[in-house]
Amino acid sequence: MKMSTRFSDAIHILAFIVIYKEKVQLSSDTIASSIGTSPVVVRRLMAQLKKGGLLTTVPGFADPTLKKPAEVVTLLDVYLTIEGDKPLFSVDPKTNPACIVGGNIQPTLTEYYRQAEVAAKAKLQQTTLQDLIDTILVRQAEKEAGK
Amino acid sequence: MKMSTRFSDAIHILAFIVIYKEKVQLSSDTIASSIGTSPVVVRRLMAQLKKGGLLTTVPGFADPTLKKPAEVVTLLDVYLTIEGDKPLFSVDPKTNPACIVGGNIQPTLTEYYRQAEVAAKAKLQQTTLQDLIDTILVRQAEKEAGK
DNA sequence: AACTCCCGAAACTTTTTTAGTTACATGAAT
DNA sequence: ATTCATGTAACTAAAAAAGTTTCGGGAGTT
Repeated sequence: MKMSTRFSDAIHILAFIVIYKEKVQLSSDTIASSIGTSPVVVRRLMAQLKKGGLLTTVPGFADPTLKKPAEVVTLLDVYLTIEGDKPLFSVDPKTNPACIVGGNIQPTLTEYYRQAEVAAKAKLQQTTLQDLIDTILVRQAEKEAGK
Repeated sequence: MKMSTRFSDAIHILAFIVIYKEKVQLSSDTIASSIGTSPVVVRRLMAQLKKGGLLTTVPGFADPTLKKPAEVVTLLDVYLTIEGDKPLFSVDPKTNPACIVGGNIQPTLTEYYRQAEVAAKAKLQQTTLQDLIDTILVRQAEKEAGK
């Protein structure tokens, strides 16, 4: 299947909420227009972000807010909330256990893959939502200055 | 779609060739039995590994060999050969350019994602095929000792 | 109380990617 | 010439993600 864009869409939602706070109505319809997707997809992600402790929402009232300051929320927080323990690399789970390679490669590769994933996640943890928002606003200012 | 196991299967193939060199006939049928897949899948991966400079094969003769010593081939080498520039994280490519967030998030996230990918790849580069083979053989020895 | 707008969830469909299968061309060894 | 093998193409099946339709129920407004 296609590679999931849920992680990037969830970041988009959070950044949108911070940037447009009190500027536009933060309904799933509005956010969906920015992402270019269906409002139901946005509501699914919002429900996950809420369940993961990153967002506060109220049914019937379009006023989602971050539960923690953007300076505290990291990209890793979002990743873990949306993707959970889904690995970045997939070990073939059906190898032949009667073979020396087939019987030992799964736990072996799983460990090496885990180390690579830890490295990637450590890097995601160094970036906050505020960092991303700052960069977006700088890029936008550059666009407006370049006109 | 399901997460690809090509990367792990390709590593399996290379490890199998080193471990079983001159011990069994290294045909795609044999290797496929260890992986638990179809010989055609193995031949596709072998063709890619050959094209990527990691394997030497000859049509009509089952005698694949590593082009470089296992101590020199890294997991990153295999990843790049099999997955090429396929990213670990996917940025939604269809965001609304007329919006501040939708119009700037793609290049912004792409850069942060790239940094995380570099970290993961650096870790993959620290592991050689020989490291993996050593670990597999140690695990197998432990299994045999534990019987 | 009724209405409108909204979140959240369920069920179904569509799309995309990966793996599996079948088949064939061609090379190497016998 | 035959057998065994790699490599490739074309097609099918399976799995996952996104999109769509629908509905329940909450919050605010009238």
